[in-house]
Amino acid sequence: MQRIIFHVDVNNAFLSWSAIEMLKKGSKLDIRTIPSVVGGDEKKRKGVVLAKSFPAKKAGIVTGEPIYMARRKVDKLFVVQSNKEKYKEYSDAFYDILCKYTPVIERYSIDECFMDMTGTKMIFGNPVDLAYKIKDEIYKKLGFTVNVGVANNKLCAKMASDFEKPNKVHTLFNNEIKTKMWSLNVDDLFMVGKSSSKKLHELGINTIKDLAKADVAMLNRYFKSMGKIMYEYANGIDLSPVERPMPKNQGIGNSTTLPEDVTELIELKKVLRKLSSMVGIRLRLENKYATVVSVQLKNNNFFNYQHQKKLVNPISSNEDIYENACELLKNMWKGDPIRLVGLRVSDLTDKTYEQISLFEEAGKTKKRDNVQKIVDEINKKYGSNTIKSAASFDEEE
DNA sequence: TCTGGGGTCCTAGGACCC
DNA sequence: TCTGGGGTCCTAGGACCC
Repeated sequence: MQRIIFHVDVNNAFLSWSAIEMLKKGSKLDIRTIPSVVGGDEKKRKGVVLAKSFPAKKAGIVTGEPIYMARRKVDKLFVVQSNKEKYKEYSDAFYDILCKYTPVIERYSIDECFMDMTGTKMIFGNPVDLAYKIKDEIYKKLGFTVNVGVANNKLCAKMASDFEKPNKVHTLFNNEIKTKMWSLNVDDLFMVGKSSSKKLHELGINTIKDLAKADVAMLNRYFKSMGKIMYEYANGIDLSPVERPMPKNQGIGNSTTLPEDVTELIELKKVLRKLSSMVGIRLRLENKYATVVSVQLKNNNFFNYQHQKKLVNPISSNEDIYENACELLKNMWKGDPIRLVGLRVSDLTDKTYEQISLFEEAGKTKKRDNVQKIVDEINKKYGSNTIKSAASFDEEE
């Protein structure tokens, strides 16, 4: 039996959600109707476009570009600061509505879900009618528009929801692939990014149809495993299941662009201290332990580099994360002015096991885990930051 | 007031083992 | 004494997504 898959995508999510917040607070202006963007704080060097309104898009503004460049494209660009907590609330409300219609749902990102609606015709009737109903229900209850793609697999559903926006339902069933998808530019195909796009065009592959008709062996030579995937996608082939729950965290990381370039080791370590605590809290919230720690640096030339290390004993305390991060930093940092510092833990496991230890390290880790547990509990009870490590105090000035 | 932050997966090459 | 080959694990870097 053919599967029926929906892909539901919030139109200009961050911008729509900010617009609704403003309206709720009494604003007369709906920023969705004027050239506007959601962006980071320019003073903190985080000024990039995170989301844009349709009028802003029409003016040529693209996601990811610096706000100062976006301003050049529009006379009076309205800029709102992003509000992650609020966005999470809208995302949850959106997800809750979708959950009423199927248990087989995958939260693909903060503003997108896949739903497996196979076999629900008896309950909800025609899938396309249902897609309209869901779209309208979200608008009515939450005030923002979505696009819904209806297809026989996830890839086609996702491609379909990306067709014309906003507030639309599109189908891309298997028998519509040639007519609706093949004429598109290869760049529009999911998983064809900048680098593949360049190579494909050099090979004379310009449309999705060209790719679908290309020689697989040749694609494999040029693109390795990506070759096969792109070829299948171009032909509308995708057998991957809608997964619930969302595949669990493979890793947890935080990074931050610094207000100014940093050239002192002690300053970089302060940043790592903060990041260790942020990552550690998230890690312990999931009851996980990590066996890989990696540190990322971006220098003033926007050159990115990253080092990682595998640990014998899984860790979860802030102190253990910090210590390993510092070691990585020491080995990798060349003394160049640093713009961004990132810290991430991965290869997560459920519980700690200890290498029957010839080393005292394992014991130290265990002790730190126990101390951390107590600190977490106190902070939970009396507010975060009630207890901090002595070291983090020193570094705060 | 000049370019964010959160992820996943793949691959090449080195180390090491037999 | 003159150079194997299979396999695994680890790291760094790249590509892609939102």
